Amino acid sequence: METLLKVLKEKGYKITPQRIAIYRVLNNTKEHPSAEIIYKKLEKEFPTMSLATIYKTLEIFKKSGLVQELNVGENSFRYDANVKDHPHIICLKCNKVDDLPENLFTHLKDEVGKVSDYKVLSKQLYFYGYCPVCKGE
Amino acid sequence: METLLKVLKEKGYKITPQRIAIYRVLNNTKEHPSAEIIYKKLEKEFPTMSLATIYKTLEIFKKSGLVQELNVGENSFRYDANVKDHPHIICLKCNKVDDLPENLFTHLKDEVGKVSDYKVLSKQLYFYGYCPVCKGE
DNA sequence: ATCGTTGCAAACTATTTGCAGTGTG
DNA sequence: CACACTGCAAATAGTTTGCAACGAT
Repeated sequence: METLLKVLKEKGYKITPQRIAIYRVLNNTKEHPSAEIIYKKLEKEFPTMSLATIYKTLEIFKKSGLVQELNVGENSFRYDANVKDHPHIICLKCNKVDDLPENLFTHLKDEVGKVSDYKVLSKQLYFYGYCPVCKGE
Repeated sequence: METLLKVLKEKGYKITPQRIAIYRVLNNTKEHPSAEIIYKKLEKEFPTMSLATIYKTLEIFKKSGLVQELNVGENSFRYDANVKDHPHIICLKCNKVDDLPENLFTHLKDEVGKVSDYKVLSKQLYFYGYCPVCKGE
């Protein structure tokens, strides 16, 4: 949370209650929420806040490296306050998005750099399947 | 292309010139086009075909395992007639989407199955960087 | 006091749906 | 010749934009 304040100040963005609240939601959940879900979580606390504010804030957070944007295959983005390059796993039934440990995959970026002529900067690894709850059903 | 005819017949879908053309576009390109791009490529040949037809057709192709849908991070899907689980690399400047060889990553699905309690069915691996043309600029 | 930020409404984009007419099997 | 498919137009969903009022520094 100190990170948020520091980074916003550094980049010349103002610190507002809405931005703090949005960051808090992202930081206190493992759910990888969409803009809509963040909006719903905050509507009691900020009844007048609009979705546009969420989107504008997430845009700033992205540019500042405070969150990363995930594309799990729905037609909406999800957001993660953990900005480290780590893989995700998505349940095809309940659409839950979980983290996977990073360490198994740290070497991949370099390997890709070796086999392609691209300059590789980042990666997004998504695995799809059934989560422990759904696989039993 | 025989694949297309066979699969459509098997699943009880009708064979129409539009479906053949859409599959042909996907099969003859390495570009991983979006619905919009397929539409543009076919508008001279099929001036009356609508985007809705493209979407409906891609939906059928997806369900039949004839194409896979990619989510490279733009706000639109891209489609690939190569339905094998293979990784992609995306240029952050020109948005080109290239294939990467599959072999480097074949073991990952099993490894994920070992470290998580999910039943892993498929994966999408996206690497981001600059392509050979753009990295020089 | 200034200038970035908010909140509303409207615009926009990708995709989906309803339905009447059409054409494949 | 039935029923799935097409094409159009309208609906929907996620996201973005314009702008006047607001509020942090």
